[in-house]
Amino acid sequence: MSNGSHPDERTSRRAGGRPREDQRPLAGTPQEEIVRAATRLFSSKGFANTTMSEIASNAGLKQSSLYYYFNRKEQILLATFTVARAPLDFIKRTGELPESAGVRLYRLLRFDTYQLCVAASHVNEVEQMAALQPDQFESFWEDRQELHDWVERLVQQGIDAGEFIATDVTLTALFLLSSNEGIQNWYRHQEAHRPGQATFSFPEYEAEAVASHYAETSLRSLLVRPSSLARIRRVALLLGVDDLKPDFQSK
Amino acid sequence: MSNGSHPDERTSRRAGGRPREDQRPLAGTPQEEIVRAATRLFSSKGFANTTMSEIASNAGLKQSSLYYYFNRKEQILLATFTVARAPLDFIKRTGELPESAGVRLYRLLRFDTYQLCVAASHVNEVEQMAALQPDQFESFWEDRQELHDWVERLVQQGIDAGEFIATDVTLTALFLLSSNEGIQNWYRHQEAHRPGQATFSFPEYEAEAVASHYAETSLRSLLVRPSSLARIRRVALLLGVDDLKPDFQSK
DNA sequence: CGCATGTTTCCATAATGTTTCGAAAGAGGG
DNA sequence: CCCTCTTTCGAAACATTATGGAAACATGCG
Repeated sequence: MSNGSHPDERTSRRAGGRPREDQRPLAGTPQEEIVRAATRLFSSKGFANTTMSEIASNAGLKQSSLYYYFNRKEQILLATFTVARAPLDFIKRTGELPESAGVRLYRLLRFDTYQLCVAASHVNEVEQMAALQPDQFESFWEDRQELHDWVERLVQQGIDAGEFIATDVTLTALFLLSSNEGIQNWYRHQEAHRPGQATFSFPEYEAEAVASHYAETSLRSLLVRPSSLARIRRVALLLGVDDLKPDFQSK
Repeated sequence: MSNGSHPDERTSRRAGGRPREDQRPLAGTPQEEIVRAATRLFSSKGFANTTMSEIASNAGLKQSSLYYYFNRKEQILLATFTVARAPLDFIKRTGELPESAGVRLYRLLRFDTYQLCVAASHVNEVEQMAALQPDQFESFWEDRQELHDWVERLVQQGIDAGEFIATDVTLTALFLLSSNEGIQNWYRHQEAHRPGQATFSFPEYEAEAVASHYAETSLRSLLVRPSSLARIRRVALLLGVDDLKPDFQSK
C-alpha cells in the first residue's frame, strides 16, 4: 500500500512522480494547495455541496488524486478548520496575563469571536462531522475542551474576586462559546447572500465590530458593577490591538 | 402527472391505492408518519447522513414512494422544522402584552430558547439549506425575518423607555437570535453523545434551565439597572409558566 | 359482474458523487 | 539501462437522489 496516511511525512517534496496534466506552479505543498482550494469552496458553498472534483480542479489535480493526500472528504474539512482555528495560543497567553478576570475574558471572547467571523470554515459543519465521527476528529474535541476549560476557569476567578456575579460557571462557559458560534453562523450567511437575492436584508457589520460588541455584551451580563465595563474595555484594548489579526493568510 | 405537489390535499385518505409491502398500522397521515421518522433520524444522525431509504423503511415504505409526498429531500427537512417551530404565535401574543419591554423580551427569549432546545431539528442544517435554496425555503425566511423584527422592536421600546442601555438595536436582535441557535447546537450535541463515548463531558442541563438562564443573561446585558432583573423574572414567570410546553408531541 | 378511473405503492434505471484499484509517468541511484 | 520510489491518472465499484412507468387496490358506473 503506497497510501498509509501521510505521504511526504518528513521528506517533503523529495522526488518526482507522474507529472500533472494541469501544469501550473503551486505555492507550497500539494496538501496546502488542496486545503486552500477546499477552504474557498466550503466557505462559499458549504461542505455538502462541494464535490471532490471541484476541489481537485481548483487545486490543479484530477479528482481521484486527492485520495493520495486525504483518505476521505471529511479529513479535508478537518484540515481546513485546524488551519483556521489558531487562537488557542493567544488564549493561553491572554489567560496568564496579570490582569483582572474581566479584562482577560474580554480579550479572549473578542479574539475568539473575531477569529470565527473571519475564519473560512463553518464551525457548525465541522462540529456536526466531529460529533458523528469522534475518532476522526479527536484533535478538534481536545481543542474545544481546552478552550472551554480556560473560559470556565476565568469565570470562576472573576467570581472569586467579586468582579462577576455568582453563577453556574460551566453553563456560563458553554453559553459563551456556543453563542459565539451561533453568531458566526449568522455572520457567514450575511456574507453568502448575494445582493440581488436579498432574503435577509441587514446593514453589513465588520468582523471587528461584531467581536467587540459580543465581548462587551457578554461581560456586561457577568459584571457585578456594569460601570466597570468602560475600564475593562480600555485596558483590554491597550494590551495590543493588532493581536486580532490572524497569522494565517486567508484569501 | 399524478404528482402535482400536495396529494391528499383536502380529501385526505379517501380511497385505496396499492397496498404497502410493509403492513403495519400507521398513526395519522403518511406525511406525518414520514416527518416523524425523518425527525428522529435527522436529529440523531443529521440531515446529510440520513438517506431516503432509511426514512422510508422507518415509515414503512420503499425509498421512491417518499417522492409521492415530498418532491425533494429538503422538503422533508423543511416540514420537520415547520412542525417544530411554533413559537411565532406565542411571540406575537407576548409582544402585545401591556408589560415593560424587559418583561416581554424575557418571556420571548425564554420561550424561543426552550423551543429550540426541545425541537427535533437542528436549526443550523435548516438555515444552511435555506441559505442555499432561498426559493424552496421561502416560508422559513419569512418567519425568521418576522421574529427578528419583533425582537428589534422590543429592544427599541426598552431603550426608549430608559429601561435598556442605548445600543445598536439591529445588531442586538441579531445577536439574541443567533446566540440562541448556537446554544441549541451545543444542547443537541450534548444529547447526541452516548455516555460511553464521552468526547465531551459536562453535567446535563434541563431545557428549561437553559432557557431561563439564557433569558436572564441576555436581559442582564441590556438593563440599565441590573437590579431590576429580579422583578422582571418574577413578573414574567407569573404570566403563565405552562406556556413553555410545546403543543406538538415530539417523539 | 366487468371495466374505467383515481390513488398509492413499487421496481427499474438514470444521474451524480465518493472511494478504491491498478497502471502509467516521471526522478534518481546502482 | 533497469529497478525502485513517488505522484498522478483512468476505470470501475458502490452509494444515493430523483424520475418514469407499471402494478395493486378501491370505487362507481354501465
